[in-house]
Amino acid sequence: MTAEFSRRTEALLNRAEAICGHRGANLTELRRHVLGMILDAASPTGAYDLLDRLRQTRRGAAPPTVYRTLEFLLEQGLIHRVERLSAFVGCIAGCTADPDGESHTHAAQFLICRTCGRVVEMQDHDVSSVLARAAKDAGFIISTATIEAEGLCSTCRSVPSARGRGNRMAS
Amino acid sequence: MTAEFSRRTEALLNRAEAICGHRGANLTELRRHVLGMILDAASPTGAYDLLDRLRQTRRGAAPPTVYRTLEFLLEQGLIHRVERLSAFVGCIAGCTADPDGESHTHAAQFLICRTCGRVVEMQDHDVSSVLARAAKDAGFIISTATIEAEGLCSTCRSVPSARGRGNRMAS
DNA sequence: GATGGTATGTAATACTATAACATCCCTTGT
DNA sequence: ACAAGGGATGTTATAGTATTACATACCATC
Repeated sequence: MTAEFSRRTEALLNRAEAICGHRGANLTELRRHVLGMILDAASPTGAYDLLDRLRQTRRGAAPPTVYRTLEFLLEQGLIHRVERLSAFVGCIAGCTADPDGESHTHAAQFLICRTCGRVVEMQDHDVSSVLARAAKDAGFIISTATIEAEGLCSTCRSVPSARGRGNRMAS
Repeated sequence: MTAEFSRRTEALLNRAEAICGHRGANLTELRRHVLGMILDAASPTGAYDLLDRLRQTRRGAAPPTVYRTLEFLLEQGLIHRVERLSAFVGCIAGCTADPDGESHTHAAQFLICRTCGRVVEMQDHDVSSVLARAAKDAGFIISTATIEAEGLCSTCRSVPSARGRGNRMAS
């Protein structure tokens, strides 16, 4: 039994499945299910949240079930890990990439709202290149970079009375 | 009995103690000891590493002992947490700051070498400001940012036969 | 129907971090 | 002296995140 996700999520899942197919990777039902839960969530989702929900339909689910699945999705560039939250978010760019392209991790930056807990993903080339440049000046060649900012999103700025759907970090 | 650290570390500790004094903060022997271990290490140090070493001279040490101490040192800007490693490094800028200045966290960027595990701290203003600008364009006001890059340091680049003192991430 | 590879199941454990409450010790006002 | 208050640390227990190691299932294909 396949879980039901929003129409948008289902569309992304189909896209991701096609991408994996072109790469020879196998987006199994389990992987599709986990990716769907992540894409469908308003905020980053923790591994054990995913596990709890997985168990509702999958009796034998255990931590390795989830972590192996997350590893696959990370490798395929379909999700990102948000270090500061130990949680995972979908990567729209990864889920809508050129099917002929390589699987790869995208250089992304995350903006985490302290009030509503939502996370916005940027893929700002200037940020990446300025960092790469500064690192190079220090004799360092970057492979991957984690860039995560915490602060206040535009919505929460205009609505000071914080409502907290998905809130993970109210003060 | 105060642990013995390198001359450089002792100098930084004295500086840090003076800074705390000016702020009305109390760099106790425990805090000084933990800060010394962190400053003395070649690579970021985990909380439980610190705990194990603390126990050699401090019978009742337990996780809260370490985490409370780390919290204090973070608040004083004397150390940083490296998210990708769940580990802690000293902040030279924080340990040599103007004693009259406020305690504050510095906007720092970390370069983590995959081969030797060492971490270099940058405080590159361009990186911070380009990120702040990009975030602002997305309607987001940044409070703090985590910027951590993984790659290859200049030393390990010139010595391909990786020696791994303090290595936490050999491939 | 044997072989090999990918994917998943299962049990146990390691690693990281916090909660909650008790105690100690010092300062300061009386 | 001593009570009151606050900061620092001790102590026990538990929560939260992640990995190891080994077993099994499934599928392709020769």
